[in-house]
Amino acid sequence: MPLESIRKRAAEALAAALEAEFDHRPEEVVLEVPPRRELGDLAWPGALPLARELKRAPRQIAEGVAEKAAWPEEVERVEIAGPGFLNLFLKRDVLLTGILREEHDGGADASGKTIVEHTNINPNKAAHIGHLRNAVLGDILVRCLRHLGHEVEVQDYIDDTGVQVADVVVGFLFLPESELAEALGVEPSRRDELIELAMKRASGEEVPAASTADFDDLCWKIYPRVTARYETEPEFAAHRAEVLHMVEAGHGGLELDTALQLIRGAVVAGDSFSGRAVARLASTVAESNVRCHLATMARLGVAYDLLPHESDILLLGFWRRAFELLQDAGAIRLEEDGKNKGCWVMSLAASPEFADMDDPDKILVRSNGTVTYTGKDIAYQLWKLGLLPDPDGSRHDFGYRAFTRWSQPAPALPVRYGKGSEVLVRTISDLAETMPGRSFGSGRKVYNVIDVRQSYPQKVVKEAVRVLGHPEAADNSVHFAYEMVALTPAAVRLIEERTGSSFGLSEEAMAKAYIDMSGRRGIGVKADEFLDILTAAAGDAVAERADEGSAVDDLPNRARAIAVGALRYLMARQSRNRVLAFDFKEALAFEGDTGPYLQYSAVRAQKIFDKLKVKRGEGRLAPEEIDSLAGAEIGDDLWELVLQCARRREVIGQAVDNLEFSLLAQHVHEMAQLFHSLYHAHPVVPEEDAELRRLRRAVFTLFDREMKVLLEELLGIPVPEEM
RNA sequence: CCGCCUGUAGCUCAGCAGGAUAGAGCAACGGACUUCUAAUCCGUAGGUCAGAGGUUCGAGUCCUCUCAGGCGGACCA
Repeated sequence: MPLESIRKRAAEALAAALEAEFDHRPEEVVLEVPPRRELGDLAWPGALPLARELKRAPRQIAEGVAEKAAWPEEVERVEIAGPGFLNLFLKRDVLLTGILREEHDGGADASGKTIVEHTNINPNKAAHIGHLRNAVLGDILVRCLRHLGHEVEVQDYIDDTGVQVADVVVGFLFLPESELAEALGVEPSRRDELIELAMKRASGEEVPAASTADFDDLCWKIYPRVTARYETEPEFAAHRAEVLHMVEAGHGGLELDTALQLIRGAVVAGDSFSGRAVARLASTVAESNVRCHLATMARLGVAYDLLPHESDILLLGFWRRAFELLQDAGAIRLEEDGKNKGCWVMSLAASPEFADMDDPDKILVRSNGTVTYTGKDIAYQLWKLGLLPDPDGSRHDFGYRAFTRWSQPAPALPVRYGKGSEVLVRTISDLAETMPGRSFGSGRKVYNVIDVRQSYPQKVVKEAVRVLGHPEAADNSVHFAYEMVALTPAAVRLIEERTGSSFGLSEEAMAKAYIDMSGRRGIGVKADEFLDILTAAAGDAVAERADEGSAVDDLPNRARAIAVGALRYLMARQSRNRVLAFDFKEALAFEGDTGPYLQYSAVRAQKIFDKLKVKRGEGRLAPEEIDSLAGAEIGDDLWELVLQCARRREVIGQAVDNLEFSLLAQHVHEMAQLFHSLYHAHPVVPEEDAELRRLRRAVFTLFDREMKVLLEELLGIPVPEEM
């Protein structure tokens, strides 16, 4: 970016002048962009803090530096303002032509692979809007990192061995048949028929087209019924342990059809269920839910490279190896007595972060010998960082197999699994299987996108990496924490109305500002359902604004694009450590500080060039026209937009450093505002003065190009042809 | 009890290496569609940045305390 380069050279000039004039070597010279353009384009406030040290008036320091410095040629003039700000004014035409000339500014970064883990939805029911926050934040991070030139690998961890999956299976096998029938929306029938009917809805090999009648939606209905029954009927809860046990024993390669036959036989004979058949059912439930989740995320253009499965981590002994390493390092110990008797614990007492805790020990292996989630997570994190070697020094690794291929054209944004290869890979427990040309794990930096409530276990994982002798890797393990998505009382009422059910919340609970979502109790907004509502509302808005009577071209695509834009911007705009109180009214707003506002500005820019082509035979500014802009007078308002366009890299860098995409959102919003304002004040097509027209074309060409990058590439917000 | 987060306009939120006059959107009010599509623009009004101290040339931003709310401190994840 020319602006980056000017900044760097100006800072160097400034530092040199400081040394020459005042014999002072500053640690770092920071040039910021002043709040108002009459104060210049870049500013150095550094004279103020230096005043005391150099025993001179700040203005005097600034003046000395201003005169002495060998400013870059792009600097037109410098001014001293206020108490001692040194303000630089740039040659506007030079910066404009500089940016226009620039093609791609990838700037490859060879610092090693970055792994981003996000989404991580339990494969036991449909995704809800809370999961969307995770996926959208993770996806934007991935896009920003890739834009900055990093090699990025995206992992979506599948917890396929958890009790939640078993709970759904308990529902299929033991809920009253009338409840199953109701969930399926059929007349009551025998259990085996109901199960077969349910499994018919399980998705096959491909990513299905997302709808709200998928297998994950069926599970969404069943799961809360099961957990509710656990509480009211203690004997029902016994089924949970029974099924979990069967799932853990594995299905040994049993086919689903065979499993269903076995289940049918058991139902007819009144026998107990075959363990392998039940395990097969569970694995199908998990896998089918994963495909449904992929379909949901694909609607938003979210893609992944690898699906690590918890079952493979267990089967391949990742934990066993991590356990050995922890033992060798003396990081864990077996408790001989006390309340943790029989458990393997990791002491956190040595770490200042945990020093004030009542009990600074974290249990990694329970007294019954099973590993806690945190334990498994330590093993997984070590693998992600390339720090899980086998005794012979080779890397402890997974087997890999293609999981699914992306082929649907429907989503608003392109979906590219596997960094463009369109093949999404999953881990498997057979080490003999590999994916030629692809290797996974061993990241130099790892981001774990997980909600803020997981801060404690995340710190424990990080600490484990540290005590194993990898302090640098621990520092490179970043918990990207974000606050929860909750529902406003109005949203809860609307869901109750739509589903014709009541969550049984007290008046007191409903009087709060927001209500927590609860998967267990089934309080929440399904992602697909919300996307459907949003898309329908966007479609209505498109139709409403269209000329009366005329048919709207390509309405479904436009509606999809606007819905995705609205949602993704909503998620990006709010800072991550604030609870997002989800309100339908606000989420469905398409005017003001919203995604569609940004999309509209990009569409408007496109439209200028469409019209220009028809009316004057001109288009976007061509490369050979750039030179003719030299010496052009660029007014303050146009200049403001040019300068904003030039700041992209600075803003992305800041957003990534702080993991705060509200900065990026605000940047884009400001640009769109500037553009909309210029749109009225600086018409292009009707302008008769050729030179003026060319300048406006130049600025809008820049904006048009910039918005495509900011919206489509970085925020994942599609720019439709028309609104 | 300890730790982390939050408190900014009536409402929802920006303001992230301390900087120049605290910004948007919604809601309210007044204007602009024969236009490059008004999902827009222009304008008016709205603020002791929870409170009190402190550091600093300068504090919404850093430090301390207080108040209010949220989340953690599980052999749950």
